[in-house]
Amino acid sequence: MTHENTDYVDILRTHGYRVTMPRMIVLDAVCAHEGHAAIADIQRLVYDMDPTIDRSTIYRALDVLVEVGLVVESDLGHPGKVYSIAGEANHHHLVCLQCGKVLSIRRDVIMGLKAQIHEAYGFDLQADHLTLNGLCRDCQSKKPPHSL
Amino acid sequence: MTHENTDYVDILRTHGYRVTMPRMIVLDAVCAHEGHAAIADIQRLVYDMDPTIDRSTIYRALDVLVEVGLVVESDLGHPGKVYSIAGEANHHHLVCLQCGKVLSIRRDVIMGLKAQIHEAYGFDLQADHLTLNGLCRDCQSKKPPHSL
DNA sequence: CAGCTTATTGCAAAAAGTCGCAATATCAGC
DNA sequence: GCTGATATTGCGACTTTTTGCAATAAGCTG
Ligand SMILES: [Mn+2]
Ligand SMILES: [Mn+2]
Ligand SMILES: [Zn+2]
Ligand SMILES: [Zn+2]
Repeated sequence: MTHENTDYVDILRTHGYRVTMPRMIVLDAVCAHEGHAAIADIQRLVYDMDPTIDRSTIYRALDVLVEVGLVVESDLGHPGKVYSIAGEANHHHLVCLQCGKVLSIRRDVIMGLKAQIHEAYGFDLQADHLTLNGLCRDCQSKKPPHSL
Repeated sequence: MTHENTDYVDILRTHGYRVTMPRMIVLDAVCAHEGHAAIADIQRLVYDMDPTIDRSTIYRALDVLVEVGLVVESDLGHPGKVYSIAGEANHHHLVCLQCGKVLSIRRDVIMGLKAQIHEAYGFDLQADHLTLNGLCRDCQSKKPPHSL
């Protein structure tokens, strides 16, 4: 359930990154928050563990953690992105462009697409805690007068 | 090929928004740029048409245009989002989390997913110029030493 | 088309995010 | 366990994006 399960040290090194205190603390913070951690949440948790870590370092650490695949970044429509430990989410999100509502959907809805994309393009879709946009049921019906 | 085809006046009013000069000019700018218009591009084009329009107004106009469905917003991994006229893109994008490469894929790959999601959740997926993340072919093979 | 209501704008200030650089810490090699 | 090469950090300056508010303009009513 936590990143302790994965060998994040090896993963970072394999990708050519060094294992540093700030990176570990940022990873701990994302882990401690348990899903949808906004930058402000992460900054607060990091600050509790080590108040000397700079804002810019947190941003850079998150970039690295996302790049090596330990952390997943999502844009849920609210200003700012949110972060989660990779592999822990068992769902994806649908975000309504009109009202901003966020729905959760079953993880396996994406599996077909993932297979299809891998076959056609050789691209390995990151199918962990995806975000897709569109119109929720309410907002669809709220818009009958015109049809575009 | 341009937004002239759609009745953007009605669309805005239907959604309860007023039709204003800044909004029209921002829409024109997105249209003029033809795909992947960054904020800087839009600002430049808007400034040419009317130098008195404020930066903040451009951001707010884009939010509205996205919300009513006239414009599509994408995060291609580079800093900052890009904008396009809705309905004009005939492709989606795959963005590699590791190297940042951006691939284009056939529009219809998503159709199955769109139908599936609509059936299961009543959600109307915005299947116009989507962005999905993952690992490109090169970056997959570049990472054999460890397996998570 | 003049008057009225209220959404929208421009401005200024704040907040969020990015970047270059000198100082520091990681870690491979001995 | 040291040493050296170099990736990473903290800091400050900068850029980008967001926000509150008073002035303005859209569009409904008659
Ligand atoms: Mn979630
Ligand atoms: Mn495109
Ligand atoms: Zn909605
Ligand atoms: Zn790649």
